[in-house]
Amino acid sequence: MTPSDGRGSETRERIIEAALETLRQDGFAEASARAIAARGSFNQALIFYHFGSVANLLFEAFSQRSEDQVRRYRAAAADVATLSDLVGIARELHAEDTASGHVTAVVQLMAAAHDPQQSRALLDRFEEWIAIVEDALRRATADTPVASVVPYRQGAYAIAAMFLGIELLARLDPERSEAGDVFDMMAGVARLIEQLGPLVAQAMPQR
Amino acid sequence: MTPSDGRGSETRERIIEAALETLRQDGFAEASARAIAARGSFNQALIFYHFGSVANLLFEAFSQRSEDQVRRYRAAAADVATLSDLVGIARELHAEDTASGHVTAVVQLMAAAHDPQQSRALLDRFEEWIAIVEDALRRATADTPVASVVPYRQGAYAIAAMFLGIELLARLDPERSEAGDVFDMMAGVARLIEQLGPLVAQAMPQR
DNA sequence: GTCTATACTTGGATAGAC
DNA sequence: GTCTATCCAAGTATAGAC
Repeated sequence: MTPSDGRGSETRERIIEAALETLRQDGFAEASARAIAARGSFNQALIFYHFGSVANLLFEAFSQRSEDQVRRYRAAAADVATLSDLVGIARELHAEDTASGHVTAVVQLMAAAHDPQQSRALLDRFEEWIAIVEDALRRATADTPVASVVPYRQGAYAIAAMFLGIELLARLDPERSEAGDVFDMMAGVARLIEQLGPLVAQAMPQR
Repeated sequence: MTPSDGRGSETRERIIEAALETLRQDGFAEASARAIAARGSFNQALIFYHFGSVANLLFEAFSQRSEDQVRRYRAAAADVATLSDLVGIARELHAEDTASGHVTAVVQLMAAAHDPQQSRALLDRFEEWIAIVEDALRRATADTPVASVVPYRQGAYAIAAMFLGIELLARLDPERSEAGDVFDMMAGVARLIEQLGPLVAQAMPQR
């Protein structure tokens, strides 16, 4: 489609980088071709040459990074054995995002989406994230009573949604974000479930 | 500040209504003075006469509605006695939002905020929501083991964040939203905690 | 208080030189 | 493949008639 489909083009990469940075720092509303070009110190016209439109650029930028991250987190999730591990990954992902702003960018794109086609594309991508959480959740609760109570799919959906909400709030005022405290709390709950598991399991049949 | 600070002005109300409706249906990116005016079938210039700027209008619209809703939900939350009640309220709020789109509008404003002052104002408003959840949570778990394990503040923050995330996702494709299933799941968990409570409480001291 | 008309600004996008 | 210049559309905002 694009003139330089040699993928790894030097400039393409620079443009994508600037686009994500703009999305993260200034938000979607401010992510104009001119603003992005200014941030990356390149010519505004390059965006249209390489990506056709700003909307296209933003989506491609997200799409490419998502692919990378999905690969990485799928690997990390494969090592999850306990609920504590799962919370640990979430905490790590959030910490990374504070620096890279990738999830923040996703939230921006989701909130700004208006054409149904793009909305669906975003949801399809997000589906991969949910699947990773679901997979980790399944493995983490294999031998706990949670397994028979919380449907994995919905549990994963809820966790993923919560993560989006946290990133949404964190961008408003990083200083005031309580993400760290929330992860601490969840870590505590995870530990408790792990410890109480056997006991509850014993009690469950009476239910 | 505004010319007609008689608050209840007929037109002001019409403008606010149209603004929220536009925010809900088309999202922030499309909520221009022209679009809002078209939706409400009034003159575009009225927005500037009554509110000074589009940004101002959107914030005032949100602010006014938030006040109403906070009042209503604070009352509803006062009647919460169990976790199941809490889930019920959440489900109800979500159902209402599917029609009114108020929370959706909040998410749009949050995502689009860029000036620190407005961000802080939004967070301050959101603080009230968290407080309501926290209050309900405290009452709902008074005599369950959860009380001694989940810090109320963080629990409420997490729940509120999840709610925002769900609304964010629901707007992308209402058909595909799994909000209903999530509430079902939470209802199940709530029931379980209520039933298992005494047992776990017995076990807890051994921890 | 509301409408028409319009000035001004910003952003998307393209043409054409290099 | 990159830059300059420019066109055009859309949006904010104001002036002034009614």
